Amino acid sequence: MSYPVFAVTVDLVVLTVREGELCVLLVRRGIEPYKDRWALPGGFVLADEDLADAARRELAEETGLDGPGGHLEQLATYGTPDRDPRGRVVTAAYLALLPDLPVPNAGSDAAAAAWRPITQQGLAFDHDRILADGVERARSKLEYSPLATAFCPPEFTVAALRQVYEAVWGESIDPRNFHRKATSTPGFLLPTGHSTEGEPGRPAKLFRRGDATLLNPPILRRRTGG
Amino acid sequence: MSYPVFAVTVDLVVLTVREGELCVLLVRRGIEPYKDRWALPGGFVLADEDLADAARRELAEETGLDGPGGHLEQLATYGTPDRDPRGRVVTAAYLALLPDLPVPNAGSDAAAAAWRPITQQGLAFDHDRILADGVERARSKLEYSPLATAFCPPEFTVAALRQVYEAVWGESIDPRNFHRKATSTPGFLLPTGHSTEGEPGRPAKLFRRGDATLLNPPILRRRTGG
DNA sequence: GCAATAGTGTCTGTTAGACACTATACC
DNA sequence: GGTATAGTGTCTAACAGACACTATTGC
Repeated sequence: MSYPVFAVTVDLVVLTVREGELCVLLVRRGIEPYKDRWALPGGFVLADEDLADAARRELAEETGLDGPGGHLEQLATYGTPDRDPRGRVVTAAYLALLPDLPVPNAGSDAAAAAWRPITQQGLAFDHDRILADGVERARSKLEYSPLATAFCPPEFTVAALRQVYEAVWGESIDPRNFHRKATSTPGFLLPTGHSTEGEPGRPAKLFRRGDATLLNPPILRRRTGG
Repeated sequence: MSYPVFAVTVDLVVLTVREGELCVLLVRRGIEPYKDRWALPGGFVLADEDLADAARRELAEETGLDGPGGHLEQLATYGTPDRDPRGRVVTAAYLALLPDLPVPNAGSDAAAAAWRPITQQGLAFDHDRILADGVERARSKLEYSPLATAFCPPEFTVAALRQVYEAVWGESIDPRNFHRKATSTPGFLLPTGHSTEGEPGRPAKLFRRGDATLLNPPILRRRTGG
């Protein structure tokens, strides 16, 4: 039996929160097509490689590590016939959430890599659309999963966690109500017994992520109608 | 530049509610591999075809129509290297929700097609996993979207809609509370002015789906913890 | 009338959000 | 002391769920 042949790539929407702003990891392309344009990091899937493994490999190549506190999940797959001028390329997009990292390294076929605000437009290929889908996925998943902790270092304060929610959702949250909600949701946060030092104001207790995979009750954002 | 070549398929998780039970459309494979085994309907993506178009085409081939009241969305993509003995095949799975249809037609490479309870096991390839993912997606989407109406004919009663929720979630729902909730959620249901006739009991008003894309407030299922 | 289903009203416990208040650090 | 941030208590409005009650059909 005969059938058409495709190339398969993975592209990564790597998000982090830097200085209260949701940012995405972009690379400036060093080769055609779309040379010198910003793009999502990614690359071809190898001949005997699982899709998730390819995503993890690309993530490690671009950032140095999958790191503790990180999260990686499949986002969606894009396969419009003309999406890549080199031929028929289907890409499986993955969403990664990471704590704020020092500086990303340039990959092999990327001239430079940088954190950019998620409002960045004009990316290569159909990456504007993929980025928008990734941001929307992240926003909705914060409600029902403990994934906000993936943006935080291993130990973090309730205030730091709240600032993640505020950055991702782009809205302010009452600190007192958030504190009560976050600490009373079973399995969300584990006390470490440690506290911050040297910061202004009363020291804050430090927490680790709990073992819950689904928040119950959820942390709801203000509904925008529908 | 050289890179590995892949075949790309689409597979469909087509769900409907029949006699109060959530069912999936399966085909009995007429060719190798997995000859005579039940499988999800699907097939190869054509050389110049979009993934979503391929899914719509396969759905039309298997059921006769995408039909009014139906819904089709991308589910996930599966690409483990050894998932297909014919070679490196990546499949984009789509989830379709349809009203109860008469009888599905056998496709070209399928010896027979039938509705089976979603508890069916032992499917070809990795289709057990894909089916489970599709059912889980459908269950969670009923809460926040008006997709339950995709299982109903163009005009339906509140009781019929409730039976969809009960079948998909596998739990019973208080009819009186559900009625108040469904009819008071903005944009969910549009009154038609018609009523049922010839049924036992008081006639029920008929509704169409509204134009809401997100239910606010949502229709929540009983939380199972996490 | 009786049986059956549609649809409404009411009560109760829980929760989200507003916000006053207390606690504990640095200066 | 003053300022800043952490964390708790309390009130209120909205909502989910339980369930009594009324409405409208076929028999």
